[in-house]
Amino acid sequence: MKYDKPYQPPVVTVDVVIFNTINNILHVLVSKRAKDPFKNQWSLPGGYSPADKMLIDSLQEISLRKAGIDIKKLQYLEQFYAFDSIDRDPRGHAISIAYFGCGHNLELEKANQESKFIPINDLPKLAYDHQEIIKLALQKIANQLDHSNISSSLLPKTFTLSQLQTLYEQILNQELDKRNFRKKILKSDLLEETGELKKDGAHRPAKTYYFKS
Amino acid sequence: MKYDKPYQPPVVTVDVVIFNTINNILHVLVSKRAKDPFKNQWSLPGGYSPADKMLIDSLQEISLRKAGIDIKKLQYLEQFYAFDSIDRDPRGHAISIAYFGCGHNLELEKANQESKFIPINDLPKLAYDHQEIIKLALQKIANQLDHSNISSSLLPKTFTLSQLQTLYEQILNQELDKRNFRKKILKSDLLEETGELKKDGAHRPAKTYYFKS
DNA sequence: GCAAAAGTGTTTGGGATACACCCATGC
DNA sequence: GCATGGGTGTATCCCAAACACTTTTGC
Repeated sequence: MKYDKPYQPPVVTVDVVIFNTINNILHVLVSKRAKDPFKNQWSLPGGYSPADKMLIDSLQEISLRKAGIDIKKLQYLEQFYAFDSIDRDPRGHAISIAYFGCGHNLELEKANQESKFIPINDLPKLAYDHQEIIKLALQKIANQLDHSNISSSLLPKTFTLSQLQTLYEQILNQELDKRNFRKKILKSDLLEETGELKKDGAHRPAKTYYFKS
Repeated sequence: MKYDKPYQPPVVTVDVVIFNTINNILHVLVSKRAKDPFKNQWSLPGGYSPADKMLIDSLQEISLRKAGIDIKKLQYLEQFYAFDSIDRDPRGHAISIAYFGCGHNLELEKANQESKFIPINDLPKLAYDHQEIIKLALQKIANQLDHSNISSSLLPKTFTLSQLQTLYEQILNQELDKRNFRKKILKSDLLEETGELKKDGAHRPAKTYYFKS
């Protein structure tokens, strides 16, 4: 090292994109910022990660405190990128390690108007570069859809093929052919029939399935 | 924030996996550590990233100073993961933001015995979790091979199809069928013939190609 | 002529796509 | 009976995989 002065580490923050399905609609958790910069604007839950903590533990504490969400209860959580643009925080350079998590029918610990789930197709302008972060998170999920069972984290334990297809369509942002979709999914051999039917209104009941393994 | 004391940021390091093809063999740049921990062991180039610098600028300075490599001259560079295990550095918790870069016939600015390129199939035990970092970097490249022209960064401007195939085989760590490989590559329409032939010993000369666009 | 790498086609199977109608239910 | 979403089959195309011999050169 050639530093004359003691090493001065950079500001490190963690941010998280929480995806949550409610009534088969994919939502993202956002929090209203209490302070400047971007006071009163919506943003992803996040905050500073201090020296004595692992990133994931900082994220746990921050997301619970600021947004009322317990990330330990998520069925899926993954770190996916470190955002580092010099101008992403108007206060000065800050590194943000971004995570995304997935769940179904998640609820906030203490309901408040400062945090809520918003449908991904109905998001307002967000603070910082958080719009970009969500976009990248969605891309990462889309890339994993066919090679993992990440979709199970966004569904109830048992579900119909239509529910699964609706989820795929939202993540991939395109409509899928029902017959082709069902053929592909059933051939992949990841699902098992429960034998139960789900009645859901004035139409034929649907078979329900669960993820094997 | 609920911190009573001023915010104390964590130690942040940057590490880089430099891939370099020499005589069609894929190499990785390693540096011998000058100090404990892991003194005299081989490791990836890397070091502390201070508050006043962007990660990429720290990396530039460190890799030039410690390993004699100028990452600005790389044809490709990508940040791919933040390693955060609590026990990855025996001195205490440190976050490492990992990058990988690609080049062809790269040379070190000042030749020294403390840094060198080693074939990926001939790597010694490395310090820290650097073996894992290289493994993940290779996976990331493999995932991009068919959806980007990242392979162009690991080849000379003009090259033969056999050179390209050898590169694929090393990255994917599997042998490929020559006819099927050539069909796939040529159909993808990314390459253009130069019209020149490359003579390379006691055998038939090979057509050479370059990447379009 | 012989060693060494370049170059070349066909067959087959499986997955992706396109496409339209009947079924079970609640009201 | 009608509106609503659940459920099903076939034909086509393209891509992936398997597979062996001829060509050109240096020595």
